[in-house]
Order: sequence, then C-alpha cells, then structure tokens
Amino acid sequence: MSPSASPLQPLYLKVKRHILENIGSGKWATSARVPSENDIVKSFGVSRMTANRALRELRDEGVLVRIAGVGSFVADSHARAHPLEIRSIAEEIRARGHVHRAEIVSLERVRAVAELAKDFRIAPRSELYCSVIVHFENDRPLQLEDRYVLPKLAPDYLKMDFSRMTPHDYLTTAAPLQEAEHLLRAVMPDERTRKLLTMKRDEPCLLVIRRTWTAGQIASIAHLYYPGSRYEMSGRFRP
Amino acid sequence: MSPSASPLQPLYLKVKRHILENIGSGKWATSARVPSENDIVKSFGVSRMTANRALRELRDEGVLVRIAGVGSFVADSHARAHPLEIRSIAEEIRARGHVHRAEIVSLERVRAVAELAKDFRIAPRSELYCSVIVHFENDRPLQLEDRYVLPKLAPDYLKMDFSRMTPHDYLTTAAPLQEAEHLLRAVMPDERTRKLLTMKRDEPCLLVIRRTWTAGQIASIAHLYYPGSRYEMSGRFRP
DNA sequence: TGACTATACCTGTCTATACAGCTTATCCTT
DNA sequence: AAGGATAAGCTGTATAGACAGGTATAGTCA
Repeated sequence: MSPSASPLQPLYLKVKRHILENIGSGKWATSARVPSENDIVKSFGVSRMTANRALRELRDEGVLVRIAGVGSFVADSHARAHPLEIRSIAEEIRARGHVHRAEIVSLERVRAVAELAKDFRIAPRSELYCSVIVHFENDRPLQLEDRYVLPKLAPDYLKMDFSRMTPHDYLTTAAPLQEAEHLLRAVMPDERTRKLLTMKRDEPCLLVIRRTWTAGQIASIAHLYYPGSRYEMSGRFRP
Repeated sequence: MSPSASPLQPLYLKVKRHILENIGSGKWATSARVPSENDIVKSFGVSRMTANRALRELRDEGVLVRIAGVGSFVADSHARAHPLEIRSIAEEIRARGHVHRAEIVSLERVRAVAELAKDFRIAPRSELYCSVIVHFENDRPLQLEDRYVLPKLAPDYLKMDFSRMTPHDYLTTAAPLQEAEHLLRAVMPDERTRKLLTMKRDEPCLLVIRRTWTAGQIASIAHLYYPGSRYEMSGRFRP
C-alpha cells in the first residue's frame, strides 16, 4: 500500500493519538479492551508492524497493558501515582490560603527558532503560541511563566483569558497530559526576569523547565522562574 | 535469514545490551559515535529493522542522540539527578562513567546551635558530629556536602575515612533509612562555598537540604551545594 | 576562488510476510 | 460428564525491501 495522503505526521502517531483521544475522552475506560493490531490494520489501512509500534509504545509509556494471546487493555492510571506532582501555581497558592493573581505580559504567536522547533518536532519558523505571565501570591510576584505551546493541540490558546485560568489548567482540559519532565536549575535571572519578579540584584532564580507530552509529542514547554529567596520545592518520601 | 541459534533473548535486546556495555565500560565516551544501523546489520547479522529498534529505544531512553543523515552518538549524561532519589553522589558520578573523588575539609564534633538542636530534638549545645566534604567529578568539584549527624545513631562517624566511603553510604549501613525530605533552593554561595567549588563570582548554587529519618527521629541533616552551571535535577513522570 | 551539483551515507518511516508462543473457546472422544 | 485435541485470535519478534529526507563531501563549472 502506498504511503497515504498526509505524511505530515507519521502513521503510528496517528494511531497513538486516536487511542489516547478515546482514553482521554473517557470513551474507553480503565481496563477496557482496545482494538487489536489486526483491528487497526483493517480500520486504519496500515500494516501490522505500524499498529504494533503504536500499541507497543503506548504499553512502554504505561498507557496500555498487553497480554499475549488475550489483547490490549487500558492501564489503570492510578497504579503509579508519582510523588512529584504538577499542580497549577494558582492551586498551590490557594492551598496555602493566599490570593493568586496573574498578569499577562504577552500572549502572541511566534515563529519557532531552531532549538524549539527541534523539541516540538516541527519545521523551523513554524508557528508557536507563546505566553509570558507573572503569577502573584498576595500581590508579590512568585513565578514568571514563559511558555510555548503547540497550536495544533491548543487552537484557542490565544483567545484565552489567563488572568482567570492558568495556561496549565487550560492545557490539561484541552489536551490529555500524558507525561511530563521537570528540569531544575539554579540560574541568575536576566534583566527582564529580574524586574518582572521585582528581585534584588544578585539574587538567583530557581528555574523549573517543564515539558509536557501529549500523544507522544511535546505539547508545551514552560520555563518557570522563581525568586530564590521566596520559593523552595520540597518532597518527602520513603526510599 | 533464519532466526539464529539462541532465541533465549530477543535480538534487539542483545544489540542494546552490547551498546550499553560499551558505554558503561567507558569504551565509547560521551558524544562518541556508535555503529550505524547498517553497521549493526553487518556485525550482528540482523535486519535493519531490528538494529533500528535497538537504537531507537536507546534514543528514547536518553542513552543516544541520533541525527538523521549523520549518525548515532552517545548522549551527554551530564550532571543531573532525580529530585526524589537519594543516591550516593559517588554512585551517581560513577554511573555516568566518570571518576569520583572526595576531599575532607573537616570532620569534627560540634555543639548544636539552637536551630539544629530543635531539628534533632536534642538539648541546645548537645554534641553533634559534623563533616564537610567536597566531591569531585573528574577532578572538578561538583558538590559541597555539609552534614550534621546524630552521634547516637552513628557512633563511629568521626573515625571513618570518607575519602573511601561517602557519609551517605556509611549512614545507610549504620542506620536504617526510614524517610527522607528534600528541600530545593537557589542561593548565592558564601565565600567559603564558592571557593571550595571553584565557582565564578555571580554564579548561583542549587542547594539541596536533605533530612533523613531513622526510628522516627532525624538522623542527619545535609546541606548539598551544587554549582548552578554544572548540575541540574530532572524527573520524568506521568501524572 | 566560490557557488552549485552529484553522490554517498545516515536516520525515519512503512509494507508485506513469517513464525513462535500464549490463551480461550469449541468440538470430539472416551 | 470429563478429558483432551484443535482451531482461532492475540501478542512478540524478526526479515527483506522500499522510499523519503537530512547531511556532509567531493567534484565540477563559471
């Protein structure tokens, strides 16, 4: 069979996305059966190897459980709750009994530079949505959120009012969050960041780079800057 | 080609293991080129799909970096750690295939100041053991470990040779680790810390404050300073 | 010399087919 | 009715071949 009409995205990703959407929408509940490889061969017109790759990767990612001779099933998503949670900053502030407020610095479409394009696996100079938001806790700036989003996965991003709903909250409703990665660094802020967070000179930032995956591709990359003197992350756990 | 002699383990795992062994042993250093898919086809007598699967999975696992049209290379396993993992720094460095060395700055008994006494739930001015150690990765300082230990739980602490065994390793053998807490901050190092870590002026530190519990009480409090430019913590997880 | 082109090599993807091993249900025999 | 063989359906692995597109280099032309 010839490579079909739209080679814009690999076929195995199409299959993965289709399955993730059905799980995300609740159509296929936990432990429900998902189509077998041969079902996918018929319905998508792909080869079994392609169907196998989609299902195998979803199994590797913990989305599915596969039993040879039986079938593939939606995995129990509660089984492996990770202690490193990702919570909306607004929720976190409110949980401390404080007042959250957000100021939108900018919200626009931009062209992806080479590095970003590579991360998002899109062509250089493709369109990305970009938001810069300062989050306040009791009127003191606590986080500068510098975020890039894949337009395809959040088409209404630029129309949102992020002073009412954080990008994180919007994205979790718009696209099923599949995986996330945190990178933690200590850095000196540039002048813009320092001013937006009203930090003293010579005060470092805690930088959290959060990348979130949806359907096997990066949906959003956020750089979260916290004033070193006002924020710390903590985790308590048993080895 | 017929499925070869030993189907004891899948062929793609054989290939993966072979590559991992060469990286682990240091034979293939960081950013060194690894055999291309076609090289593997020739040397292992497998199909390119099998070679592709091995290399692709290693890339997905972060072991390799692959560039279409160029080749596959050993990924830069730079200094990073999981924020919720407590591993000996020595182990972490050796896992990257690098050389660990420790220099003991001081090792002595001290009297607990009020704040420390409170944490350890002991009387102020009680005795505590204190060690200050610089850990090197390939002769470059990576961590300043500033640690207080409860004498009762590690009576031999002052007699140990911590250039041979890290305090963490000793403590886990001496006292069963029950629970741990990590606090992450970005701070500017004081002059002593900056010099011991040979850091440039105006470079921040990532500070990890680790408190470990044994038998319901704090056994040890460690302040771990990392140069911001040389270290990062990362965690990848599913929500 | 500088710009363009052809080429070789690399990864990324996809197809079509095959065989193995596991599980379940069915049918047939005892 | 109990037991065993059989077939169907599933995953796991592997092969050979194909095309597309990126990248580096050598060689050619102006």
